[in-house]
Amino acid sequence: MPQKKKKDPTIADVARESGVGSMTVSRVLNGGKYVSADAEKRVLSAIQKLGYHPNEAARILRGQAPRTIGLIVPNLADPFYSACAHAAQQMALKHGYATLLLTCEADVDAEDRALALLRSRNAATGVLIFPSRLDSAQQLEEMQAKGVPVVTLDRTIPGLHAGEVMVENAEGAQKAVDHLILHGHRNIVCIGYDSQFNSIAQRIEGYRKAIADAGLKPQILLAHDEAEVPRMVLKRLRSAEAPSALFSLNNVTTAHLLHLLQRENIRVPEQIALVGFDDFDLAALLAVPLTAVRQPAAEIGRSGTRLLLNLIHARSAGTNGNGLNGAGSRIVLPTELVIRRSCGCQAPPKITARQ
Amino acid sequence: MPQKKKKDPTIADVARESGVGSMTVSRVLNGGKYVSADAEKRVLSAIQKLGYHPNEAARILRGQAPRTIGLIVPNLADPFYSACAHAAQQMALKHGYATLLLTCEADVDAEDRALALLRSRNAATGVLIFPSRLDSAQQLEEMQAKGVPVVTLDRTIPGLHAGEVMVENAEGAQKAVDHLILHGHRNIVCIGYDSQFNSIAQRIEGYRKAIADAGLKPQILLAHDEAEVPRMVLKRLRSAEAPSALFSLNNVTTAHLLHLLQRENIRVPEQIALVGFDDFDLAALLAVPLTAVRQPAAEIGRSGTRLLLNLIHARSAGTNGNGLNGAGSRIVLPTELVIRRSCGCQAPPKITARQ
DNA sequence: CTGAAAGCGCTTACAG
DNA sequence: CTGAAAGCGCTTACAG
Repeated sequence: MPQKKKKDPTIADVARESGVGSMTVSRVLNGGKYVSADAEKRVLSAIQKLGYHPNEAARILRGQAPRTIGLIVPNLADPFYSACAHAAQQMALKHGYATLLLTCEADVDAEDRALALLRSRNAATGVLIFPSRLDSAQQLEEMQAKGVPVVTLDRTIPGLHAGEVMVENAEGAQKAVDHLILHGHRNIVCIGYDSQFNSIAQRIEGYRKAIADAGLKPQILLAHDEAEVPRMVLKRLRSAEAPSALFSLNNVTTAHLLHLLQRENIRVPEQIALVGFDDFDLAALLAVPLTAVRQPAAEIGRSGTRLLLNLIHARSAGTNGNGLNGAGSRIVLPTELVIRRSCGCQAPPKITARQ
Repeated sequence: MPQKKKKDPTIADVARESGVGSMTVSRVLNGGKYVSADAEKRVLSAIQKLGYHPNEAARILRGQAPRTIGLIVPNLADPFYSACAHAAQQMALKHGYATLLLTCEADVDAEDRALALLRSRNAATGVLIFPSRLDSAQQLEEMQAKGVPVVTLDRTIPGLHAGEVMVENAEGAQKAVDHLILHGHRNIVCIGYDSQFNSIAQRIEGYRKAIADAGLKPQILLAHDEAEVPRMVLKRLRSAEAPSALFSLNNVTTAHLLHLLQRENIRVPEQIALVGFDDFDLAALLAVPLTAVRQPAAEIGRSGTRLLLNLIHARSAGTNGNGLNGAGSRIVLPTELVIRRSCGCQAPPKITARQ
């Protein structure tokens, strides 16, 4: 074995091997139109024989769009994000697109750096992002101006004219809170942590609406960050206005609440009822099966990729409907209240297991 | 606004702007050695002014290694994989490497296609993979032969001389089963689904050792796929040799068991004890807090990336220790038995919550 | 310390 | 239906 890596075969090698010009090889590679059946056959077998693969870098340099999308997600260890990311990636792959993954919850500037990396490399033909910072608007706009479509997932950036995949946040939250009200609760606090995401804002809106419709008083507890949630809630639980029910704004908050309530030996739903926004796999197996608003995580990822691919194709086809590079489509997915026991409902009848 | 995307500035533009040759610009870009302070300053400000970014495609075409690693994971929706992937990606990013993500649990050929894509694009300087098919050995070997280091995560491929990050599977499993034996169980079945992964084989080995040391009879239930697990276990539970304890080989199996036991109204640990390999976030909040073997998922990802980066640097530095391109380092991470209640232990004393 | 030349592997016009 | 030429943006020797 020679010690240095062998060079990959190039178009020229294939051309030589099959006795045609490199143009003919290129044509075979890109659709095979205007090539004689005979030439095509020889080229194909030469490609086979040599194990030729087109060199992406050269193609990109020549101006071809890299079949790669950028995917920016805050935290892949969060099951909601990972479910979205998985589905998005699979859908992209199905269409021949690779996915460049960047996570950015590490610190405030991480998202900025992630976008800068994507831009500097010209590595992505389109971007799928769960935006975490309003300041990203500028970079995203610049990318769009350069012809790289952007689709925001789960939330939007005000003023940014991009593709969007949202969920019926307000409706979902309202259903959840309505349900707690049906159970007779008058003192329901809504809990989350500071976030400028409009998805959270929409959930709060849904909570407000349900509360107002019932003539109750809204009580919203917003911590600065997730770590502060337990302390804040505990304080409220021990106060004079201790609530009889909790509505949690996302799965991270829900997990904190669950830990807190267990640690404090507070029984759910007897002492306090709980409904969370965002369902998860093990919810049914918890000490108290969790009633939760289910959002179609995988579908968010799939729809996002589909939308992005459409924008990419629209762009390359020159279909610039409006002034701003064809972005702006919006998809809103439904949510569903999954009733288990933490809300106070009885255990649903078990599926009869013994046949 | 003109309607077409403006072209990015090139090195030539920067050179013109700063009144030097493009070589000088290139030198400034790559370390700045052998450049007069004055020239450097002018180049830098021109770069600033023009918003210049080097074109990755051109660099790669010229033979530079793309600062990108490939990450192949079966299923990002599985919390174990997503925790590894997240950590791996963060570590890569910290070193200036982007991550090309490919998931491949969709079907048997998915891994093959993922590797083919990586190879055809020359997109990755190194590959991090949870190998799912023994047949991947060939493609991986070819990649290594071409100078792209490979690190396998969580399991290895026999005969493939690659970097490896493993976990103390046998030891962890043994600790788990020993613990069940300490609880007095004599009839412990080990459950999983068909898989050629040696990580699973090692866990089974640990189970066997513990069972043998106690003079018991090993009972191993291996389903063909995860969907078959519940049926298979249920059958055994209803048989004459119904076990008094279960040892689950991974988190997917554990989830199936948990669902099954709940559906069947079988109380844990009273009627049957359970210990699982692979811990997860909500394990403590389950109806029966799960006793589980914890593996350091994030650390697997981090170590894998670190190892891969080392191999990449060793390669580019030409440090070919042995014949086979410097691969072959192996890292083994410890596991830990986290005792909660499903094994039969009493609830650990609560942390006193009221100060 | 600096620059002109050549070439990485492909594709886009251009001519047959 | 086919090929020779030029060039995408960079870097690697080579000469100053």
